[in-house]
Amino acid sequence: MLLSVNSASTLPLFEQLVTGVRGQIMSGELVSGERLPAARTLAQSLDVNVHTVLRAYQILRDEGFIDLRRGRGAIVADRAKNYAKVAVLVDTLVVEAKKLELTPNALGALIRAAWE
Amino acid sequence: MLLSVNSASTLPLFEQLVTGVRGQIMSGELVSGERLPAARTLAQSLDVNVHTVLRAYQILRDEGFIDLRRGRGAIVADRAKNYAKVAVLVDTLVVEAKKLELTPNALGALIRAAWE
DNA sequence: CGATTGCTCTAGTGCAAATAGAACAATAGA
DNA sequence: TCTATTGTTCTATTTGCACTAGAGCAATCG
Repeated sequence: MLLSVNSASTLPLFEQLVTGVRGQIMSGELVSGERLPAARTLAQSLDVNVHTVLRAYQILRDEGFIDLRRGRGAIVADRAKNYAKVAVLVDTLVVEAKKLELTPNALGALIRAAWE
Repeated sequence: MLLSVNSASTLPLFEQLVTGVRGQIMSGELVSGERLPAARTLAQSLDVNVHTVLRAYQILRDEGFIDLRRGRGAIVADRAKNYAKVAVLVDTLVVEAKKLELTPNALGALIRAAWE
């Protein structure tokens, strides 16, 4: 479990944690059943507040990536998803968006608009 | 020029304006050379502050969608882009993301990660 | 010149994000 | 059962951003 946060970044700390863990799950570095560090432990080793870690964990639970229960901890859920297809689509979309000189924000707005 | 803002929305007002204008330009409703209402005028008709409109206009300029200069106003730029391809990609990506039960946020994070 | 339009500066208000400490409650394991 | 572990809840403070507001400045156009 290699994780890091950058307090100088404009991205919120909890968001960095979510992105990091989610990425590792989607890429297969973290597998179903594996247990994440306890919130207090991770908080201490990353030098952030416990609430920040817990917030990240709770978001990951809401997104279905982990099982989170008190006394037990955070365990990577079994989603059995294949993310390869969406990863390819993301890559090609980013390429096209760059050709059109769109910003990441603009692309995000397009996706939100297409979500409904 | 049909624009509206919803002050009850969680999205910032300036963001709503940016998304609205950008969408109309990308869809062809607003064409190159066309002039947007003066900031003071639009602010009054939407009942928002002038600064809010100006902020939106400045973002649209940064993204290359409009020409914005004092004394002249805001004029739709000539990007001569064809957004059809990216629109299709966005749609198919959203479909796949939904199949995987990803959230819009998670998808946004993936795109940001793929941007570099 | 005079009107229009965006730009800059300063300032204040309200709200949500982020951080933080402390006590509580479920779970696991000895 | 007892105890340590772990997430949960509550309260509080700080920080940053969105939004509003007013005033004056600077470029442009007719």
